Amino acid sequence: MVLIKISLMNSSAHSIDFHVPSEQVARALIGAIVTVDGVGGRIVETEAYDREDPASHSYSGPTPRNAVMFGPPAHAYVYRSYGIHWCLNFVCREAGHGAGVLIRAIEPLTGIDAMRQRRGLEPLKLLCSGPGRMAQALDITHAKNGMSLFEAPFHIEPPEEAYDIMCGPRIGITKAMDVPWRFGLAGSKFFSKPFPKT
DNA sequence: CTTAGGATCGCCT
DNA sequence: GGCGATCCTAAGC
Repeated sequence: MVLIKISLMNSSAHSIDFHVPSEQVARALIGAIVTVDGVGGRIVETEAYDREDPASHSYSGPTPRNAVMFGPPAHAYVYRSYGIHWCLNFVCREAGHGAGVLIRAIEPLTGIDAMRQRRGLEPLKLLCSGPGRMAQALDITHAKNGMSLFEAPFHIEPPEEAYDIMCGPRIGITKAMDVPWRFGLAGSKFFSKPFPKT
């Protein structure tokens, strides 16, 4: 009986559905609160990547680096960027597909002291405004690659209101520039880069 | 304000 | 050998 109740309540009010295309998940995550060991904030910028997407790490099939992308959804795919930084993705769709959402920026809300300890003293605007900065502030490294987003140290709260969402071309890629799969919380001051005007 | 270069790892050609 | 889903610093306007 209890199980029936839970599955009825489950749909979207209490958790985000990762078993859908990455573009939908990227939109659904805008305004959600993500924390890692209690440190985190409101997601204000995401990008979607898919298997049939020349800009995606999964485009050419599984490798040791992108293996987690081909695993079950709602897990963390962490990769090293430019040999230096770490970047955090959420795996989408079904196991074996190879889709994900890159978390590009959050608005810091909790654990700001810990963030500053990891990143140094700098304006609040810059602490988590970019995938590499956010990963450093939240202590995301390869050690968290493959972890479930529904278990500690991760915690995700779905948005509690309907935010206006902007979209535009993804950042830092040279392929599939025409696909507008970058999403942002309209009016946020915490973007890694501004969105092009209409 | 904009631009240029360096750091440095995994995977592709 | 080359090129990124990046960021920081320094120099130029």
